[in-house]
Amino acid sequence: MISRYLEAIYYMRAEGETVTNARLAEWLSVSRPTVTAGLRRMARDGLLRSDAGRELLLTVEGEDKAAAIVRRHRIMERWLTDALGLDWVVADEEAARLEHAISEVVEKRLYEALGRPASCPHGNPIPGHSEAVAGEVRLAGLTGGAATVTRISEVAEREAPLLLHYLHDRHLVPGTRLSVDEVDPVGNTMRITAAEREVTLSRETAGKVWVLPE
Amino acid sequence: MISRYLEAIYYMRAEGETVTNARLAEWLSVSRPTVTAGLRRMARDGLLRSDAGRELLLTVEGEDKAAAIVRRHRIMERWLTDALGLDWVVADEEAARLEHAISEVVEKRLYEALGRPASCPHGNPIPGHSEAVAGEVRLAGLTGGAATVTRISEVAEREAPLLLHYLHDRHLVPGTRLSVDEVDPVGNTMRITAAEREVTLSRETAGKVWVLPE
DNA sequence: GCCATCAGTTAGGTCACGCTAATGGTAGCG
DNA sequence: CGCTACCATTAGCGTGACCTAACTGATGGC
Repeated sequence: MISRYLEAIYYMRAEGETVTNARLAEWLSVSRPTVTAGLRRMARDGLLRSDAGRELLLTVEGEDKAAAIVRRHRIMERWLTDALGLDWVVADEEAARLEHAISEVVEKRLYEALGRPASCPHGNPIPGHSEAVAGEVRLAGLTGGAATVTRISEVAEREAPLLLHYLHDRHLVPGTRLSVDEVDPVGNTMRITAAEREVTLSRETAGKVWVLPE
Repeated sequence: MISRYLEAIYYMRAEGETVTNARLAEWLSVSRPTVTAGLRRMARDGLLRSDAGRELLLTVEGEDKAAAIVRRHRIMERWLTDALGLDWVVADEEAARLEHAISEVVEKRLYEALGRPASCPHGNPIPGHSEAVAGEVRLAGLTGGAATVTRISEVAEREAPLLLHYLHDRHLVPGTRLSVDEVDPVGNTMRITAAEREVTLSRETAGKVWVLPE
């Protein structure tokens, strides 16, 4: 499905990554030739800007479609957690399927029924409705002090369950206050305290957690 | 998708029709060779009983899968109408897409959250949870007297929006009381009064409406 | 008994979406 | 300069899901 590509491109751009064929293939766990073919279909359908060399850029229509999918994903996640009581990890997986099945009407009604939520359960803003918290930075960038978790980055489908499970276990969820106790620049780890528990995070993982410093 | 075939077979059997390749092709608005190929895949996957001549019969696994899809369709419809306020026609269309995207967990949670509904908005029972009203008959079979609408038959996707729209306009929804005023065996129509309005129905349409006579 | 109708299958084609193996390009580095 | 590394694409293949055209077999009517 072409919408999988749109979604991935949206996420990668939101993470500040340069989107190329190879990166996209990695993100989607698919071979590069498969991506080449998919992109050709997208270009044919007017979703991809053909200018710009390697970098993949969406047309306005492409942007809109991508934002719609992400919006549906996040609204759906909210519903799955808030109304049905599913956990973080499962909600993400379920939403990945549901996002392609819901229409604009259902999306709108559901958004209203949920009371116009400001973010998905991972703290990510809902495109077209809300924006990222101003001043937030990656936890990996901090060297000390206190901060509050604002959101968790989107990662490739393949990696999401592990990351979300890991962070959930350690209470690293939006709203949690934490303090950075020690940074180890050699081992590329950091020691933090969150919800009265000491946790050691790799630099990589800490790069996925966004916080608002105090 | 093979689940479309399962769903159609389930509906056709529920209507008492003999399910054959040609009937299925008609129901799904697809060519007969396409159905042949689809059925071969279903047989390969152990969903179809290969005994019995023309008639298509599902294996136990096939029955279970078919019932699961129908169950999800009907629960989803309930949610779309009761929680999101969509109408009959739209809910049916949306549910047709959503039924393939929801898992067992979501289905169960949603069913509970909705308060274990007894039927879909068209009055059809939810497989595994409820059964058709005892004593109900097709409206087309009545020759006079009063009755209460219990449910509307499932029809091919292509026909559903028209039929549902038509019946909704005429207040022929589950719960409505009606009286059969006159039967015209030549023109194959019947005149009834429902919700204080006189309506003339073709025999064909009246065959899709199930009622409980008084 | 023959013919038309209907049913199911075969043959052959299209498109989306995946794969591997191999080819051609660019770009950095010693 | 040349090599390596990485990147994108081509070529060639498989599967699912659809199509039309044409063949075959059963069945019912006259």
